[in-house]
Amino acid sequence: MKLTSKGRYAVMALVDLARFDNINPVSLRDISLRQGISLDYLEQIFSKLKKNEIVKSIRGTQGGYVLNKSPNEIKLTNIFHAVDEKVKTVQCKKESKKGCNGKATKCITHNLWDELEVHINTFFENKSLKDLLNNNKETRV
Amino acid sequence: MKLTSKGRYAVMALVDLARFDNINPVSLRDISLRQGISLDYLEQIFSKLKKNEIVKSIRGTQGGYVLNKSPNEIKLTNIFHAVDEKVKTVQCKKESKKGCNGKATKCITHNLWDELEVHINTFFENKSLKDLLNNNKETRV
DNA sequence: TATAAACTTGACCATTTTAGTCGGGTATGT
DNA sequence: ACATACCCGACTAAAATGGTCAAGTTTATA
Repeated sequence: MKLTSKGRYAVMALVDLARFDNINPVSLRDISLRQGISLDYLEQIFSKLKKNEIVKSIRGTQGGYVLNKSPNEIKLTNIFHAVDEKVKTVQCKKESKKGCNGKATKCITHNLWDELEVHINTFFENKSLKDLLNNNKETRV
Repeated sequence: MKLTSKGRYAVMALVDLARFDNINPVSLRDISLRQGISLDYLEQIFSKLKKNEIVKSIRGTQGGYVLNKSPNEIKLTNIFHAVDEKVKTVQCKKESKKGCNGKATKCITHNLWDELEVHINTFFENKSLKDLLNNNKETRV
């Protein structure tokens, strides 16, 4: 079980954006430099964040991205969903003759994964960008 | 973020084993047939479960595997650990000049992943094989 | 209005992980 | 003896991951 970099990068970039987004848009180039994330990769990530209306873009010189909602409205679950980072609990093959759906012994562990999914998603639903901002201010190095 | 099949299979196989393990050992062949998991793959998994003293093996005809502990002593965290299914929260590169360790803006998200890891591990530490057995007997939703 | 900064889009790719398979063993009950 | 079952290491196809690259379009500003 693992968390991928894409999700981590998305969160890092948005925290960065939230901190510097006062009036002016923040360019991906700046975020790239500050966070050490490849610019090209950031572009992919922000394309998805934009589609999911988490950020807005301003094109042209002096352009960049701004948050589309206030930090406390942006839950981590929204971010992960946007970049296709989802909690996959390895579903049983739907049409398989054996294992989950075909047999008497079907899917001993189904309930378990469902429970876990809820557990994790609850965690992410209760965390917003704002929480991370605060957290980061306090533990600033 | 995802859970791999290996962890799921390990849990499924152990639940199966626990249900049929009264006096006689249970062969992987039987588990393979009942659960629809490849025999060869099961062997890999059980090799690890044995190394971690979760099961014992009996060789020869009529051989098979038996639990090495009672079901309520076997926590899911033990199982996952045994088959190398660990919660990886994508550590920041230790020696990177940028990102986590080199810069002032270091690792905005570190605390988050630590928190999540604890959260998930707690879940797995509080679940034992016995819980799954009961759950399955009652066919509860 | 020329230019450069910045977003936009889509294709491409190397590496790693996953989920197995395969082929040979060795031990042991009957 | 022999079938059943565990044991073990090497191999591999396919998918996911974490990017890169190329070729745009838009727009502020000098």
